[in-house]
Amino acid sequence: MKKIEIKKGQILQRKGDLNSKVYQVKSGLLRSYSIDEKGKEHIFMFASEGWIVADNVPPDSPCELFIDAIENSIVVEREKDFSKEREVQKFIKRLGVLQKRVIMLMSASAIERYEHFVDTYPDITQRVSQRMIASYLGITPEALSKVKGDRKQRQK
Amino acid sequence: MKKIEIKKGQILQRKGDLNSKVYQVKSGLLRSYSIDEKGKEHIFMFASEGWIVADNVPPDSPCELFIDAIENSIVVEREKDFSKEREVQKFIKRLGVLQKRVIMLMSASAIERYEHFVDTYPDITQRVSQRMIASYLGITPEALSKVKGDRKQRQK
DNA sequence: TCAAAATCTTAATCTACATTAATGCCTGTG
DNA sequence: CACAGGCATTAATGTAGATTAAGATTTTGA
Repeated sequence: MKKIEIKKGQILQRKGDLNSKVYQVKSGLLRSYSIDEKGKEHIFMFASEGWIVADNVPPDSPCELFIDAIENSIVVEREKDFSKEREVQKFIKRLGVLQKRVIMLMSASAIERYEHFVDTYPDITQRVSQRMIASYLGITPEALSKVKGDRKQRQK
Repeated sequence: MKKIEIKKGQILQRKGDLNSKVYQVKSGLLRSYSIDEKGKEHIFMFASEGWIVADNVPPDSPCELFIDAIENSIVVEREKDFSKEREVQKFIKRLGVLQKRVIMLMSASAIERYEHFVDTYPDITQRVSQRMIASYLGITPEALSKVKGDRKQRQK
């Protein structure tokens, strides 16, 4: 259980690595993401203070995701370990978040997904680029720009 | 830990219920799904022999999903319990499946998602209607029909 | 501090998938 | 048996969001 300092832009994990660790964020902001065959990045999740970032695969399987720092950050590294009640609680919470994400992706439009994101993670909305929000929502930055315009119209 | 028989079409859990149980499938086939504001069903997952179906929310929160039987089935009902190693293993596996699903939904086309489904769950592909496969993939039955046609063309 | 690179926005065009509708096929039920 | 309701397929038309392109603004780094 050691403390690690990660500079903005530094990569903590690559797809294909063997990595049995989870990272608890003490300060800063990280992201996990995949890169598809066309070279496009898709942000899987953000992790700010208090959250855990990790690949959700068994400890002995190769990783599916990349993890890097969006801001200079400090994380605590631990082994994946489900024997402790506290750890398990966090994983249940993560499962709930993922379930909601799948339902969102299947049933909601880009506008609805954006509004849900802003409502649920107002802090993160302020700290990341439009480009990254779009990547998390599964749309292009151009489409997100349009969504925001339409949204302002609606509010009047 | 009791054994329950569920007839085809019978509902085991409704959205909004309080349900601290998980169901291990002994025989048959079940599904969990959500219904959006427009009344459209979205299949979240299928569960055949050996799998577990449950809502991935904390034991004391209201459910997000419906669960019902696609075939006459027998399940074993248990409390959500993460103190046992075996249970925890299943949950890690589920987390991995969900992670892959999110990445799929964000980065793959309807054709790619269909091929992945057929490759990964060939047994289930045989046992459910096209309508349900489409619902799982997040597309309409009409679009699925087209995808399959295009696919046959490509193979020639 | 200044040039190069990355980000954001707007607009035109394109495309994958949705919607609507029509037809034939099963399947269950009075 | 008959026929009513659900399922699958095909085809036409519609639309959300992708792609491409161009310009304005910010960030980066030598």
